[in-house]
Amino acid sequence: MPASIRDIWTLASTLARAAQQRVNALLKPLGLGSAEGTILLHLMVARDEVVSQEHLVGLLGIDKAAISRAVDSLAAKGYVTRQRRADDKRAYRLTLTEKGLAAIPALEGIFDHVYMAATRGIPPADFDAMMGLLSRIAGNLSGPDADGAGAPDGGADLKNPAP
Amino acid sequence: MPASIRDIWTLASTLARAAQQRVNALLKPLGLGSAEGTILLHLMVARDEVVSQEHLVGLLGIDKAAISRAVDSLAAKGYVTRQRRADDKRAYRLTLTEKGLAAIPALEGIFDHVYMAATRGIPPADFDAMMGLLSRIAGNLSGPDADGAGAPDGGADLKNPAP
DNA sequence: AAAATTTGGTTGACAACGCAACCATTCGGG
DNA sequence: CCCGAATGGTTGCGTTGTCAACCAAATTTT
Repeated sequence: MPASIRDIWTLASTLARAAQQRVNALLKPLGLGSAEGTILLHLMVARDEVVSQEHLVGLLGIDKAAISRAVDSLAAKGYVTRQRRADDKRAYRLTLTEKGLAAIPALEGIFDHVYMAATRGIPPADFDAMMGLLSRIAGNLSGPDADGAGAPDGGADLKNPAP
Repeated sequence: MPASIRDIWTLASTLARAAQQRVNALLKPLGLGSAEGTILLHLMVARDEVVSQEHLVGLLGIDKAAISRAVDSLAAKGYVTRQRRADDKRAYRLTLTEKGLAAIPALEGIFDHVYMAATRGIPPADFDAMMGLLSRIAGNLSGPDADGAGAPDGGADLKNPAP
């Protein structure tokens, strides 16, 4: 019985949910949700750049509404600040607060821990190959609904389907 | 910059969401959600077996609460029936109705279509290898939180971590 | 320069899921 | 035989995410 869409799909969902739950459990003591943790981490990585919510939408691949609420919550908890930008008064500039910065090491620890647990017993090369395929499939699915056409050029282009 | 948990996680989430949206869009005309479609299909495959909701929990890897509600909706729409079982009056026996049976071919078409779209340009062998790794990772994540121990025996054992 | 469009964000309605608490039945010992 | 688990389901609540409608600032058209 060959693989079918339900298999990848169920698998991907299961994986995503399992990872999320794992991260969630570890993050709960900090009073953060998984989405919030991810955002903090991305803010950390992109430090010294001007990061807007729109930016995060592309990075995380989730709706701007969700981002808006997550950042809202994060701001309410004092992890980030939203400053209106001078050069574009619609947009915000998101910045980590002291508290946000202080939380980073713990966050990295948590995400790394889950990463280690996830990849236990898998050769890095295999893992990378898998990531390639995975992103390609994600690309195929995120892209246009085209049936007979398309030049599936090999993935990782999750946010920029076809200009 | 090597892969990190956020990468697989983001990727898996993106993939799962993309697939789900795709399936959802095609399923909407039938008045079904993606979870409901999946359940119908599983009921079809397991025809002539006695299927309980608990059964589906294992199969789909989602919470029994979610299953309960999905089956509820399915029953309300007339796709399945719930019969209390004689040998165990807590459990149900789920059965496809006429309407449910009639919907199956369309469902298969939809899932296959998305499957084709997803795997466009990917050699089956690569795909299978990827599935193996994926299920292994999912297994690692769903399994116990063990840190230094464990014999990660190579996946696909999503519902039966360690008796 | 006024009108139309695009872009960054917010809000509201809604769906899917997880967790926890809760029935009811069934099972396993004393 | 009865009491205490374990098991199958249901319900309430919280989180995350989508879609669509909306606002205000910015950009493009005419």
